[in-house]
Parts: sequence; structure tokens; C-alpha cells
Amino acid sequence: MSEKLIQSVMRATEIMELFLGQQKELSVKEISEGLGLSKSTVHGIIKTLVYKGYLYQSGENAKYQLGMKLFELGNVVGSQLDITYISRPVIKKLGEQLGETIHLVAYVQGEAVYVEKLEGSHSLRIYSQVGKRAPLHCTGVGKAILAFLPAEEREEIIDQLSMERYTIKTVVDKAELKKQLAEVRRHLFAMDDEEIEIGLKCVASPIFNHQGKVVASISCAIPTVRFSNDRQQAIIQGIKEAAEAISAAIGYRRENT
Amino acid sequence: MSEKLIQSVMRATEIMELFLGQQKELSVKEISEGLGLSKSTVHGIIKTLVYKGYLYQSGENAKYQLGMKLFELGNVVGSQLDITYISRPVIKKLGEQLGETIHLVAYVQGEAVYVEKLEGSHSLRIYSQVGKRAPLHCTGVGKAILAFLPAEEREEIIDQLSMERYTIKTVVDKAELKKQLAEVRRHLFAMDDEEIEIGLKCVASPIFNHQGKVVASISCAIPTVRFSNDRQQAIIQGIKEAAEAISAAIGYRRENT
DNA sequence: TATAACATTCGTTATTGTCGAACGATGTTC
DNA sequence: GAACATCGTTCGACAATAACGAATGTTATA
Repeated sequence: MSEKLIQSVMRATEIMELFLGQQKELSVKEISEGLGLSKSTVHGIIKTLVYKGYLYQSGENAKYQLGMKLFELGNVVGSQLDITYISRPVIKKLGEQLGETIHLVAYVQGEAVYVEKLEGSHSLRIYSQVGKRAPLHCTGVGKAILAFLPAEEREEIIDQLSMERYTIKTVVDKAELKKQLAEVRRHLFAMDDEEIEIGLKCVASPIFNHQGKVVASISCAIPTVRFSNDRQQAIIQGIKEAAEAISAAIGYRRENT
Repeated sequence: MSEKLIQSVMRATEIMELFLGQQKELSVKEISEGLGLSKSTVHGIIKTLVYKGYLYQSGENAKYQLGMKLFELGNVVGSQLDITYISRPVIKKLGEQLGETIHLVAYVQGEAVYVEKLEGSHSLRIYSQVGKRAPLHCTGVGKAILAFLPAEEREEIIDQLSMERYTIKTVVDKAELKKQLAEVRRHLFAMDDEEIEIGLKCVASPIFNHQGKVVASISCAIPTVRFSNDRQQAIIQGIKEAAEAISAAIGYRRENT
């Protein structure tokens, strides 16, 4: 692929993506230093982005933040993911039943993306944000999807995985991951046993469309302290049923694998 | 303001905004014709946007659609609007109580934007989309906000309003609008009486922050056929109470105007 | 298999974006 | 309250870069 990318467009996107870091507001200086560009170059691009509503200059200090145009465009994308709309009642019911945080991850455009989050009734918060990508090798939702991708696509993705380590328990060996995925296929659910955060477990199950392809997964995240053996069975059961309900709602019939 | 905007960045944003129209997918040809640019120019920009995840080329046909990066950025913006998070339980309760569509509109970055929508239990759908701007002169939510803006800001905004007509009942006279706004201030709620769509009425009430500034509004949209006199009172009451509850939750105290 | 329609690449040119420096506004320190 | 520092903004010149039209792949269709 010949890489003939438009420089100023690249820079514009890089500027917007700086706001994916911790900070809500950034100054011209911070941006120009962050990207290693001159202030005037950055200023020209920023001015254009502000003019179009992609950035906003707050009145108080002169700093910049992300603009409402991105909210608008993001919501258009979200509204086109009709799985969220279909899943909502199922998720709501499951959330009430389990009282823990439920996540819905969609596999779209070759990425596993959190598209819906229902916070549990307990106060302990799980780090996650709708719109972010789920790591495939160390989350329940990721493994549930990965396990059921077509073999060829799956192998290719695993080949390219960076297997980043998040905790002491993160599986960073690809052979081990493949063994786990075979288990996921047998039992129709995936586990994350403190692999992304110590103290946090996850149970996830895949969602299939009318063609029998995985298009999403749903999970329940539970602090280890509340993850008794008794509850485990109930949670696995609940997640699997919810996944099946959503699969059915989008047209999956078990017969046609 | 000296207009020294970066051409290719402008064009990149214009390309993305073409997808705000009806169509989910567009071809290079459609885009280049839509913007009056050569295919190769458009192609270069698109390639860059695809590379960065702002557009996505579907495998089936070679057409393009909006990418997940926009979903991610949009959700960051959404998560920074903490009013949605605070309002959610109130909206949920109100929705159950009234059984009609509830909207939350935030006044951010100088715009009134739909940030939350709860569909009513009845099947009749209201046109609205989270992320879109609410017209200020002919929606309940718009008038509720406009009425309580500082006089100077309000006058300036009204001066610049285009007063677009949506229905036969849309108020297109600025003097008449100002009279209505005075009423809104007296009664603490705004009405939209089929001004944006025939057959649809709306009751809205403003939400204030800890400084006593309007920052949002909440509304209930009801098909005219279900808008009896009896219900009207209940709805106005419910909306006003909900607005007050949200205002209180974000720190507004009635004393400090 | 031939044709058409469209996506993609190539090569040239002038336009356009970039940079450094200067300017202006804001706020801070003594 | 004046001098200074800091940062956002504008300016002007130069060179890189993005734009275009033409050529080439690629895919679908008759």
C-alpha cells in the first residue's frame, strides 16, 4: 500500500486524538509540543477545526476542547449499530437480575468496541468507556468474539496481537490463548480471571447474527470478592441466556451454524 | 476574523459531514460530485481518514462509511457532559410515570444539543436524534433555554435566529417569540404547540446549575391526540419537578438566583 | 469475453501550508 | 501600578505538498 497520506489531515486527526488522553482541555502550546509542530502550524489547523465545530475554545481560559460536531458524528455511528437498540431491553433485564456491570461489545469494522454499558448497583466502578476498543486477548468479551471468528481470520488476528500484559495473570502466550479459545468454543462462554485488572473477573458470551457470524458479545463484570462459586453458575447461566436472546432477536437460528 | 483556514482539513470535515445526510454509505464518485472535487483529491483525503479510523471502507461494495474513531471521540464528548449521567435516573422515573418520549437538551458550546432520549412506550415515533441541535425558536427545549439566558446573550441570539418555518404553526415573528419567552419565564415551562411538527406537542422546563445559569432543559413530547387537558396538567407538573430535581442535583439552590 | 463503471495510482505544477519571527493580549510579580 | 513573562494570534516568504487530469487497475455486468 503506497502511503500517500495528506499531511494536514493527518495532523488534524492527531490533534483531536490528543484529547483521548487524560486532559479535557489543551492549549495551543501543549498541542504543538505534544506533536512537535510549530505553534502557528497547529494554530491554523485548530482554527479550521474550531470553525467546523470539531474543537471548541472555552471562553474562560483560551484552551481548547473537543467540539459538539464530534458528538453528532459519533451518535450517527452509534445509531447505525442497531445491535445496541435491540440489546437494550435484554441488558436492562440482565442488569437487574445480576446487579453487576454489564457490557455489550460489538465487532465492527474489524474492531471489538464497547458500545453499551450498564453500571451495576454496587459502588465499585469498573474502568471502561463506551467507544473504546476491548483488548482481545485478556477480556471476556474479546475472547468470546475471537473464539468464534472464522479460523483464518482468527489466526491472522492472533498473529498480529501484541499480547500486552495488564496484570500478573494476563495470558501473554499465544499458544495458551488458543487453548483457552478452544475451551470457549466448547462451553460457549469466556472468562477473564483478573487478566486486565486484579480484583476483577468477567464472564462473557458471544452473539451471532442471522448468518451465524459473531457480531458482538455481552459480559458481566464482577469484583472477585463477590464472585462466589454459587454466583458463578447463576452469572454464566444469565449471560449465556442473554446472549442467546440477543442472537435470536437479530435472526440467528441455531440450526444454521 | 481573517479567514485563513486549511483547505484539506476543511475538505476532510466536509467529506465526513456528507454522511450526516440520509445515506450511510457513499462512493468516491458520490463524494467527489457532492463536493465538486476531483476523484483523486477526494481519494487522497479519504485514504487518510480511513487510515486513521474516521472512515471505513466496507468490504462488500467498495463504498465508505463513518468509522469507529468518530464513535470513540463522540463518546468522550458525551462522557464529559456530566449532566446526562446525573439526569438519567430522573429521566427514567419520569418516562415511566408519563409513558411518553423524554428529551434532555444541553446548552453547551453555545448550542442546544439533544444529549439524551428516552422513547415512550407508545409506538408513534418522534423525529429526533441524540447529537443534533434543537431549533431554539420552535421547540419547547429550545425556548426553555433561550428564555433564561442572560438578557444580552438572549437578544444577540434572537437577532441571529433564522426563524425557519417548519409547520403552519411555527412562530416566525421575533416579537411574538419574545412575548412567549416572557411567559416562559413567568411560568417556568415552555410549550411547543405543533410548531415543529403537526400532531406533536411538547412541554419543557429549564435546568439550572449551581451558579443559577441555564445549562439544559428537559421535555416531554406528546402526540396531540393524547394531549388531553387533564394530562396536560400532570405533564407540566412532572416536567417541572424533574427539571427541579436535576437542577438540585447539580447544585442549584433557589435562593441564589 | 468484452465492456462499462468505478476505485486507485502517477507525475507535474502551482497552490498552499509551514515555519520563524513579530505582534497583541492577559495575567503575574515585585 | 509598571515591567515582565507567557501564551494565543497574525504575518510574510519559501519550499514542500496537495490538487488535478490522465492513465491504470479492478470489479461487475451483459
